[in-house]
Amino acid sequence: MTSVPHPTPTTSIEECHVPPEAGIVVAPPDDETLAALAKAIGHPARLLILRLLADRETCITGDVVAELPLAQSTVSEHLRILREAGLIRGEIEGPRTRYCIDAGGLALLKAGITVL
Amino acid sequence: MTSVPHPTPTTSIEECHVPPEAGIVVAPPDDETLAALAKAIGHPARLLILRLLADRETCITGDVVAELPLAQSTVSEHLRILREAGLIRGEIEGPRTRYCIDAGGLALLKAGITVL
DNA sequence: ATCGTATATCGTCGAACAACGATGATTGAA
DNA sequence: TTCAATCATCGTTGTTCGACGATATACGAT
Repeated sequence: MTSVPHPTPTTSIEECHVPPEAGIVVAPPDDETLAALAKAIGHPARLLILRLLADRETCITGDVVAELPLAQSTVSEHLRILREAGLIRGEIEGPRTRYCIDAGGLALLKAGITVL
Repeated sequence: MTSVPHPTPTTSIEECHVPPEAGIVVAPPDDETLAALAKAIGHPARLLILRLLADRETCITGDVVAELPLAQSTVSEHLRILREAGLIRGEIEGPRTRYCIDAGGLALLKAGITVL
């Protein structure tokens, strides 16, 4: 499982893809968790990253850096915050890291917000 | 429209009530706005306040203070943050202030999150 | 083995946050 | 008018955030 039948947008795709919005059902989280999730998206740059990962399935750090008017280290920080909040996942792929939306975390966030 | 047919939970009710969840439809906000809204609920205490205002329709500052393990000034700050974010509204009512959910702001938040 | 690339991490700095007590402003009651 | 109550605001302190450049790490290619 190394070759991919794709035009390869920037690099290859290995794991980072899920059935787009498979209608995940989760119980709303407690306030502590929901607050942490909300805090994680409480910055325009991180929202933009989330949209980026939702649109393309490219997911590579460098691509994200290229799209934002921020330093590489700053973007890496935002990625870390999103990852630690459980909203994205990053798997190391050779010398680079492929990020993708964590559908579970996102579903948790949505579940928590919609019942407010 | 001054008298209210209610047991008056703590004080009287003047304006702070809307048809509970009248299915408001709004366009999703831009990232700047959505981030601000998310940041506002990015703290457990503020989520609790939101739930408090959603449950009772009492809305008075003192009641909120009584429910939280925080100083009065701290609660007042949280209320200010929620108000400036557009998630609650506060109207002065004699020597006290009555707070209530701002259904519009909440709808904006929900709209922004659900389309993520 | 070495080099270059891609990322994460570290150290720093200024700004914003969270909490508190104390003070001030405004209103209703005495 | 004076008093008590209610709430917002101020000033302070410690903590966290956001941004950056510089450095370290890990891998692929030469």
